[in-house]
Amino acid sequence: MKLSTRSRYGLRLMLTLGASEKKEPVFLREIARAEEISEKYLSQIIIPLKAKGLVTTFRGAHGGYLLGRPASEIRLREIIEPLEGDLCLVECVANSTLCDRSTECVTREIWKGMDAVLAEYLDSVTLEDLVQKYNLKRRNKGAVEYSI
Amino acid sequence: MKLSTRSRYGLRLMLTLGASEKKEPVFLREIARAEEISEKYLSQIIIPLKAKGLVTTFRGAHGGYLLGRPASEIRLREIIEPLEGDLCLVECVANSTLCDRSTECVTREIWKGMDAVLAEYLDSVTLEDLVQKYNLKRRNKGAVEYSI
DNA sequence: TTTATATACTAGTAATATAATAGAATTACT
DNA sequence: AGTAATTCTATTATATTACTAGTATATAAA
Repeated sequence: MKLSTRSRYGLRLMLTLGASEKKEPVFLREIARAEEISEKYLSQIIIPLKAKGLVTTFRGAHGGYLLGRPASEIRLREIIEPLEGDLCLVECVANSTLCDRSTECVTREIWKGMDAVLAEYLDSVTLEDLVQKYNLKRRNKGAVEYSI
Repeated sequence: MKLSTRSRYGLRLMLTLGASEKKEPVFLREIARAEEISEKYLSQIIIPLKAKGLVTTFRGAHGGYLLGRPASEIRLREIIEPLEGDLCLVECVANSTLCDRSTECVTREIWKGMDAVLAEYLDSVTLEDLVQKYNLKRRNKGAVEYSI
């Protein structure tokens, strides 16, 4: 029950886009270098994010990526869900026809409960929340480096 | 990010033990038949549960398994955690030395948060809660079958 | 003390999913 | 045209999962 690298890299990718002050599109190469992730792999990961409208893309020379809408209007659930396929820990929760026992199964209610608390948590955090924490940490780190 | 069959089968195994009124040990074969799960596979799955003291075992003829302590004193987290290895969605949460960025990483705080809400939820449900729901459903099902 | 029957232990394996990599195609600015 | 970026389509290596098989060990009863 591990989160895939797609989700992990994908959130870092979105954080980088969100933290970028520029209004100019950001190259995937820059993100890849900053986050030490394969550019090719990131180019795969960004596809579902684009499909969901979370990023806007510009092709060709001087292309790149921008956030599709303000970070304050993007909830982490929207990022993780498409990257993970869905936010469903057990298949039968999303598709009850997979198992004869679904209607009477009480363990299924537990899997449902787990899905629910995860979804609720990821809905409660926006990308902007994350960007703010990120900027705060960077500022503090800088301060420490210059002190003494 | 799927829950393993080990966890799913393991919880059903524990539920079956909990729902058993008998004070006599239950054979794995019976559980396997009732739940339509390979007996051999169940015999693997039950090992960590035994190690945690959640089940008591009796070897030899007329052997079998019993709950190690009352169902009311077993929280689902205690069952799922050893079966899943741990309840950690991203490795770096449990072991911060895996990544240089751990201390400054803000996405890590999200993975921590996800782990936390899951653990909290599974801590809030006891095996007895599950057994009661199970018995209730069985009773209602019987009632429906006899009605009309 | 033998036999039957259960759990316990140790390996091995097939199938699936994950995490990439590779290269050609497309788009668009200069 | 040329360059630099994204996009699309395959392929592949690795790891994990979900088992299966076989042997060893324990114990109750005949």
